[in-house]
Amino acid sequence: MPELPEVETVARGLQTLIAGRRIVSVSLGQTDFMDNPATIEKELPGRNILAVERYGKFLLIRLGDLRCGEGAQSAEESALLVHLGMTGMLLPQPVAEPAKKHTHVAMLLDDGRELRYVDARRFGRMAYLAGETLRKELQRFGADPLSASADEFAERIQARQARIKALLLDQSVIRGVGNIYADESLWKAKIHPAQIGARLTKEQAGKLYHVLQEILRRAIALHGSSISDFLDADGIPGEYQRHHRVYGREGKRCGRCGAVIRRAIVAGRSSYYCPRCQRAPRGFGVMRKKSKARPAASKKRKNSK
DNA sequence: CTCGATCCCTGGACGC
DNA sequence: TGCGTCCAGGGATCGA
Repeated sequence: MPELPEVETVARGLQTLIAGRRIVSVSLGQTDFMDNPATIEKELPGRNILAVERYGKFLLIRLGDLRCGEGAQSAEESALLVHLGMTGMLLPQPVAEPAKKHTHVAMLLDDGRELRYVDARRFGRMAYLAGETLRKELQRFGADPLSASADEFAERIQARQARIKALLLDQSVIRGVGNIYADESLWKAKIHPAQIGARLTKEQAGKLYHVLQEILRRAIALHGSSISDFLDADGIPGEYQRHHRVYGREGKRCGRCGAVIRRAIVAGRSSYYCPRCQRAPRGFGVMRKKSKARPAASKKRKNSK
């Protein structure tokens, strides 16, 4: 699942592979994950790709003005915003190469390659935005964990009564962190995912800020984590999954204290943590209950059919 | 403000 | 081998 390190990896790859190219034409397949498919079809042809950047978990493909003859740049910024969701991939390939299944967008470039968006689940998002609309959209998101200051990070966390796990995943608080890196950083900082943001001490917030940056930087250096089938722009898998200390390791032992790693739902997401290193906040154990309490477990009728 | 539930979607894991 | 079922998970949205 592409989170900040994976998206950064893709952005860097695309920056070297497609920046400077011109989009000749666009053809769309399924469009239900796009804000404005008609606008994308209309606006992209003829545009130059100025740069590919990462913004939180989004790829920001900055586009040049259509009529770029003289210095008559129309001054209005425009970009194609792409969220890879769970399974999205953006790959520049020779047109001659057969398109994979679930290819929903194909942008023909001026060098004969095609920039293809492939996404089986279509949990991603694509939108063409310009000017004020683009500015407003980017404003909705919180601070980038790699460029925010320690104080800004701590303030954003400590101002909230929500659980720290929910805050890390909330893109309007911190942009770019997903389930993997939230769990890994909380483990390293020895903070339980259910802890309330406002209850973190100054030291804990500072520690979390520090380890989060450290983990994200290390993951970027290793081209991210290849969990499902994430591949970078060159089609190469990342290596960071080998360094996961808790994510996906339920039942295995904590590499720090030897306790058995657990999984619990926190903030609606699977959360992996060490019950010994990461002390649960008061009340958390009670609400989760060891087991009994509800024997038959009249389990909500989750199936509907 | 915060929470859980629900929906979106498909592939992969698992049970029989 | 081939079904059926469950689950994963980011984000939007809605009601509690």
